[in-house]
Amino acid sequence: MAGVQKAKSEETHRRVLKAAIAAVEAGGMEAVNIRKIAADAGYSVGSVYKHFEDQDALLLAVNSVTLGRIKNLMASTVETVDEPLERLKVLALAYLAFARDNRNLWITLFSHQLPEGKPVPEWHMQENIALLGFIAAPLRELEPTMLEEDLAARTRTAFAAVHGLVTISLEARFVGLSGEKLEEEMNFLVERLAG
Amino acid sequence: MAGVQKAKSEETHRRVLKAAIAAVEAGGMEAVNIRKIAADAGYSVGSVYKHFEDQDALLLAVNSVTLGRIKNLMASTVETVDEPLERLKVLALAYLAFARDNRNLWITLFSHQLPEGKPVPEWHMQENIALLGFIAAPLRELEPTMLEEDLAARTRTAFAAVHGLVTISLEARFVGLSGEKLEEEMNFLVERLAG
DNA sequence: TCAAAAGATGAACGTTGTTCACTATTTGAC
DNA sequence: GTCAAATAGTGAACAACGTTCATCTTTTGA
Repeated sequence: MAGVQKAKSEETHRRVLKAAIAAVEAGGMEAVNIRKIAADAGYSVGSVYKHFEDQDALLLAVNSVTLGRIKNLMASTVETVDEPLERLKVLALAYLAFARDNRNLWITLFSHQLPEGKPVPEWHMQENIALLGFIAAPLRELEPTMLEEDLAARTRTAFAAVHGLVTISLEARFVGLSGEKLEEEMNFLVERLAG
Repeated sequence: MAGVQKAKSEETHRRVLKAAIAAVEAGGMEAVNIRKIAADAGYSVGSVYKHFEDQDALLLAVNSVTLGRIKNLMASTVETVDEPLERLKVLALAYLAFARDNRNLWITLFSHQLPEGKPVPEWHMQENIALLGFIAAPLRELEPTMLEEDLAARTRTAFAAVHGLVTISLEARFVGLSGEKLEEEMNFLVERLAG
């Protein structure tokens, strides 16, 4: 496959994915309607299926882009701070800010469930796990003697705790903490866990 | 409405809800198929709609039962321990145990999203918020002088952090901590937050 | 006794995700 | 340049779903 076909294929893929991301941003996971996506991208339904196996695969691609954005945000955040504990704090606040500014993308990332029997693809698990590196590094600086195994567990715990605070604050079922108070609690959480 | 009609109405409601709970337990949120639920309960589709406004209302009812079970579990857990910090630990472990033992119910409870424009009903928010009382009490014992407002925030933070650890450990996208190590991390988390 | 009210039914409708037979375009060997 | 194979793109058709509603059956209470 060369030249024109490759370009066409890539553009279709790109435009379909772009339409799907826009749909999620506008109306959440439920807004990913294949007919609408196809129309928005300027193709027929059949073409969507030439590039994505099914709706789940399309949502997985959306989530992969979302994870990439989070990764970029974290990467540019860590550069700004030297001190490890402070770095963990700004990382947590950046994660929170992303969730608030990209509510639907964030919710879709974590609440889209693959049907039973379809395991999460290895490459997507790696994308998730990659985020943990940002947290593991400052934790290691703070605890140079900790066993690698314990550090891995502690890293997941720290991420999970921050993730939980973000989750609950976005949930409509709880009256969440808002604004400044939430950021105070985030700092408290990080300080207690890593300080 | 009296006698036979009331009994019939209540039994239908009960059997439909029971079938829905069984469906969620067996196959998660996606398994709540109205035709299947109706057949399992021994009624027609129309009867389901006489007792639940729509699928979301039915899932809300399932989640309400799930929350009740969690509340009962927590209520019987707090009775077993006097010391406040220890009580927080067993509460966290009980919450974790419930999620592990009732994976599909737990995931449905937290990942079922109402469509835009349909707010979570007040009574369901209260059911959620009621759980926080179990956490607020021991926290208050540990910090008798804390302002009520700060205690409320701290309570949400503690719940959120534990909730996050449970969430991540159940997620297929992360390689979660398993078994004993997870419980160690849970104890660490509670101790750091409340100790 | 009987008309009104409430319970129960299931065919029918609109909207989905998905498939596939089909046409149009591109490719590379000759 | 020719042309058959490969690839891109189409949209009607299907099955499964949530939901509605005209209809029938049972219960109620005056």
